[in-house]
Order: sequence, then C-alpha cells, then structure tokens
Amino acid sequence: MSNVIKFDPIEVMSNAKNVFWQKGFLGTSTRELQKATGLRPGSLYSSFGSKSELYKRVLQSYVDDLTNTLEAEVSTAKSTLEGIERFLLRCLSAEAIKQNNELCLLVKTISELQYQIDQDGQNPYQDIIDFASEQIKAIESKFEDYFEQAVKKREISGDPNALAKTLQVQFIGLRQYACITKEPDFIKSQIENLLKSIAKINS
Amino acid sequence: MSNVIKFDPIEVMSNAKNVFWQKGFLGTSTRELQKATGLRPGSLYSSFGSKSELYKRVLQSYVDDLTNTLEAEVSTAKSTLEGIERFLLRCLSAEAIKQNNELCLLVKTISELQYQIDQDGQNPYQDIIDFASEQIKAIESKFEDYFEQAVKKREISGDPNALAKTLQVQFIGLRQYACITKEPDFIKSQIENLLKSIAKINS
DNA sequence: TCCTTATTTGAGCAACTGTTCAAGAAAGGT
DNA sequence: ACCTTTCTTGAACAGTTGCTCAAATAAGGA
Repeated sequence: MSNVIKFDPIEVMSNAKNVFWQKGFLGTSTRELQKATGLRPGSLYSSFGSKSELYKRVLQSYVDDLTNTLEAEVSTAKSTLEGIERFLLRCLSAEAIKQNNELCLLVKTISELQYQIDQDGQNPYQDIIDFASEQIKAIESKFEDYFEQAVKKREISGDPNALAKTLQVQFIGLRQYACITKEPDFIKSQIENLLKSIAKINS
Repeated sequence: MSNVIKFDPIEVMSNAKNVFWQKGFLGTSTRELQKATGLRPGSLYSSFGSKSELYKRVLQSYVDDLTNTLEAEVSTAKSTLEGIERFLLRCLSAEAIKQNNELCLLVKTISELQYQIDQDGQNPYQDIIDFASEQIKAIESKFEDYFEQAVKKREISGDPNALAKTLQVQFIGLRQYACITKEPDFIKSQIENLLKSIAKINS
C-alpha cells in the first residue's frame, strides 16, 4: 500500500486474459475478474476504466503475443514455410489444447459480440469488434507478405493473397475443431498436410 | 385465451432460435426471449421449463433443419459430391450471411459454454455441451457415409474418414471466416475449390 | 517529522437476471 | 348454465450484474 502501484500489471493482464479466454466477455463477471486478478473493484476500475476497456487491453496483449510468436518462428526457421508451420503447431500444441486456449481470441470475440444490440439498435461493443476485425485482417496480411517472400525465394508458386486466405480459413477451422474434438495428433497431421498442399515444390 | 395453446409453437421456436443464434445463450436475456416470442414469462416457463431447456429445444430444431437440408440436397443431386457442394453453398449462401446465420450454432454453443464453471467447479451447461458435441460428431459421420458411397460409386478415391474430417474443418473454418469478412463471392469460390480438391477424378 | 499525493479498500447503488406463482381468463364437457 | 381444466398474465422474488465513491492507507518529498 502506497502512492505507487502495488500489483504486477503483466500478471494482472495475463490472469484477466485467461479468464476472458475461457469464459468469454459476457460470461466473465467483474467479481471473477476481481478474484482472478486479486484487485478490488476500485483498483480495477481506476486502472482500467471499465470491463470493456480491460477487454480491449487483453485483446491488444493477445495480438502482441501472437504477432511476436509468428515473427519469431519465421525468422528462426530454415524457410518461410517452415516458420509458418511451426507457428501453427505452436498455437495448436497439445499444451495449448489442454489449457483450453486453442480458439483464436479475436475470432471468439467477434462471434460472441458481433450481433449484440441494445434497445437503441446499437451494438455497445462496436469498438471491440472493429479492433478485432482489423487485427484479423492484419494477421492475414502478414501471412500474405510471408507467402510473397516464399514465392520470390521460389519456395512455392501461387497467388499469395489466395494462399493467405486459404491458410486463414484452415487455421480458424482447425482451432475450432481442436476445441471440439481435443485430438492433438489429428490436428498435428492436418497442419502437416496443409503445408504440404501449399508447398507444391517445383519438381 | 383458453385451455388450449394460443401461440404457434413452430413460430415461437423459430423466433427463439434467431435471437439465440445472434446473441448467444448468455447474451440473450429471458426478457428478450419474451419479446421475440411474444410469450409472457409464465407461458414460456410452463411450456419450456427453463432458459436452458428452451435452448436445447432450439439446438434440436437446428440440427433437424441441418440434417434435412443435407439429406435433401444429396438425394436430389446428380452425384453425392454435388449434393454436398450444394449443401455447403446453401449454408453459406449470401442470404444466410446477410441474415447473420452463417455460424454453425453447435460450434458457437460449444465455444461459448465449454469452459463455463460455477463455484463448485462444475459446468452448469454440461448437458448442452454434450448434446452439441454428439450432434457435430453425427454430422461428421454422415459426411463419412456419403464419402463412402462416393468411393463405391467411383466418384472419388481416398479414406472417407479422413475426407470427412477435412471437410468438417474447412466447413467450420469457412463459416467462421464468412462471419468475419462477409465476402459471399470468396466463400463461394472456396467451396468450389474445396470440392474440386476432394474430387480427384480418375483421369 | 509531517504533509502531499497517489493507490487501495469495500460497502453499497441501481439496473438487470432467471424464475415463480397466485389470480384471471376462456374453451369444452356435463 | 355451470364447472372443470388448462393456459395466460404480470407483479414480484432473491440473486447477480457493472460500477462508484468516500474513507483509509502509506510511500516520498519538504
């Protein structure tokens, strides 16, 4: 207790993210957030403003993590394609599936909040939806950049934009499927097949 | 007002389904259900028991519709594969996307409720989750049966089980992607590509 | 040492949640 | 015509929700 912050903001964000990830925005009450973060309502609200603001911060942190992971994998892999494969495998690892973090938080956010409307016919979460949509597009565009690189390096041939969209559809589908079936081995083999089908190496 | 039901149960179910589909189970309050169905709380509760019970009835009705659509398309199409293609196109039609009904309600249910827990560490919606999981497996197994038929009729070659899983992943992925991007033309072309890749016709 | 300045505390708010139930209403059998 | 039987009505419930704010607390500068 002091005139300086008592809690660790990184840990607080991480705990908040885990609760939101598992229970969704609507399914998580502020009391649960209080319990998970160890903060009393006053501290939570003076630090983060509102449940929605906290959620946006959580989304931002999720995106930062995801982007860093992708860039780290691609930059350390032998080829661009192998980097993407390792990124997918990491997002859909047996560990991630066991920890119930298999679903993309951006996708989950959109499907939960997209069609909410209040009595004025307005969606009270429109800013959250807009942010999530933007970020999903940003990730797709990163995939496109990598495929463009891979084409230039003659790792693959094909339209980078179409490949990025296909990858996005399959990535989202796999994460949802993993959430339903919990079969890490099948998921792993599907990822391998997916990347084999993209890498039509010039024979 | 009488000793006989006043409302049309089919229309009530359809209205309830639409609200739940758009706002989710948690995001739909019983007042909204009352407004959407035109029933007062007493009638709703004497007819359906509880919000959860009503939701289960809605899920059942959703599954019936989906199954009927699939069977109708396959039985009237020239080939099994064309039937499946027409089924996908129908679920992901421009109309469905505009009406915000693009997401699979079973998938949406699972991702919303799967990790909810009350203070006893129990998931209060476990029966709903179990039902939804079963039904998703049932649909996958229907796909498998159709692929088996198609193999026998020499429309395609390959492992029906693996094909069914792949179709399921892509179907789920496309529906999620449609929900995010709202690009009916891209979705249509992706479905065509998907079925072309399945139908490696013996040349 | 004391005072400024910031954070933390937790009781409490108004609104909303899922649900109940006694009272009212009306069709069908007698 | 009346009475049984069923469905409908809507006020009201206890619990939960997101959030507020005056009071308490304590580090750091003077």
